[in-house]
Amino acid sequence: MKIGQLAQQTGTPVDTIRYYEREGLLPRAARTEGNYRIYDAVHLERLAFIRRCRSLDMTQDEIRVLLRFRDTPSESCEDVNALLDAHIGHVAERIRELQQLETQLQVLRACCEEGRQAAECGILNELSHGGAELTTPAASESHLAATHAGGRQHVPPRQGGGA
Amino acid sequence: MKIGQLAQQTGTPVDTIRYYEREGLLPRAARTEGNYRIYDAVHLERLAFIRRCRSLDMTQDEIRVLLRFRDTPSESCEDVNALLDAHIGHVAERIRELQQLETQLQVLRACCEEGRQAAECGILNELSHGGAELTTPAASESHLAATHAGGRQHVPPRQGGGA
DNA sequence: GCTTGACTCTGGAGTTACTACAGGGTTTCC
DNA sequence: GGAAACCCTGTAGTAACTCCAGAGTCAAGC
Ligand SMILES: [Zn+2]
Ligand SMILES: [Zn+2]
Ligand SMILES: [Zn+2]
Ligand SMILES: [Zn+2]
Repeated sequence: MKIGQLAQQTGTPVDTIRYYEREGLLPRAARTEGNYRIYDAVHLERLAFIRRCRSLDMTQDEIRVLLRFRDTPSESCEDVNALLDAHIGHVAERIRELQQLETQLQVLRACCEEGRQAAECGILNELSHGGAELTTPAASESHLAATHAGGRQHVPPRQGGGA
Repeated sequence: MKIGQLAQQTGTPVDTIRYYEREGLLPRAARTEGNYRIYDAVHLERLAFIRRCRSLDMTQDEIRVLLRFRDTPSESCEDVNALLDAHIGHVAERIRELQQLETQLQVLRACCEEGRQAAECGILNELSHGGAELTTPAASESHLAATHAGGRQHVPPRQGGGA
């Protein structure tokens, strides 16, 4: 199959598939005479695997490790289990951080109710004279990201699994 | 004061201060004869404000809005309050997403206990044959970021607030 | 006067996991 | 044989920094 079909079947943008190939997550695809990439079931499985991992918010490096184990079925999977534990830790820690953040934000929000003049806005005032102690901005111990996502939306174009 | 002192007093890396200037969050600083930036209390206040906002995980754009209100004290602060509500929404939504994620990960984790051979690892198997339905990777409705932070650690070098 | 060292300057590249082009070539179908 | 739909490469942009090289400035010491 060609790249567009693979994209459809896995709900992955075409650009992303080519990107994974560049990054080495997918092997280089064979080409047709006209230089089109061709894929088979093996590629599809592998890409599906990658996408499931990404939907669990793993990094490429984490995925790379899992792929290595998938490729060497005779090794012990201890490290797989450990990796997953670590990743669960990443998520759990980020949740804790965000919950603290939410509390702080709610406290701050309670400083102003109605539309006052900005000069008297409890929120602006609180942000101005250090209520918080000027710490490093929300730095995770374990590589966990900030709150906002840059425009990384994609909205898959209706995924024809069984329709 | 020079940039290093400002950095110390606010717990901000020097590079970040210069970066904020480039981005227009801080006004261009005056210069000495030797072309060094000089700052006064006004700059310090403004930077502290920015850092408090960042420690609440606001985006530069969100901060820009707050700064505009800070600079025009006669306007109504309704939009400030609304912005904060929206931002609390961002955080709350990301928390919900991550909690779902954590649940999924724990289910997955339960598929394998001891170190089996990778071929029989319940986790790898589950990731291989679609347990999850191959959706778009953890895409937030409202611009909320992924779980891991790229090397954006900084470890402030001992902050001499009152010591 | 000169050196050492701490500090500062500019500009540019790297980070994550993509996304979005521009400017072409290929296939397919009528 | 011509247009639509698909595919190719390569480059640049995203958020909020971080790190570096190569150079200039300043205070102190000898
Ligand atoms: Zn992780
Ligand atoms: Zn207010
Ligand atoms: Zn927000
Ligand atoms: Zn296992």
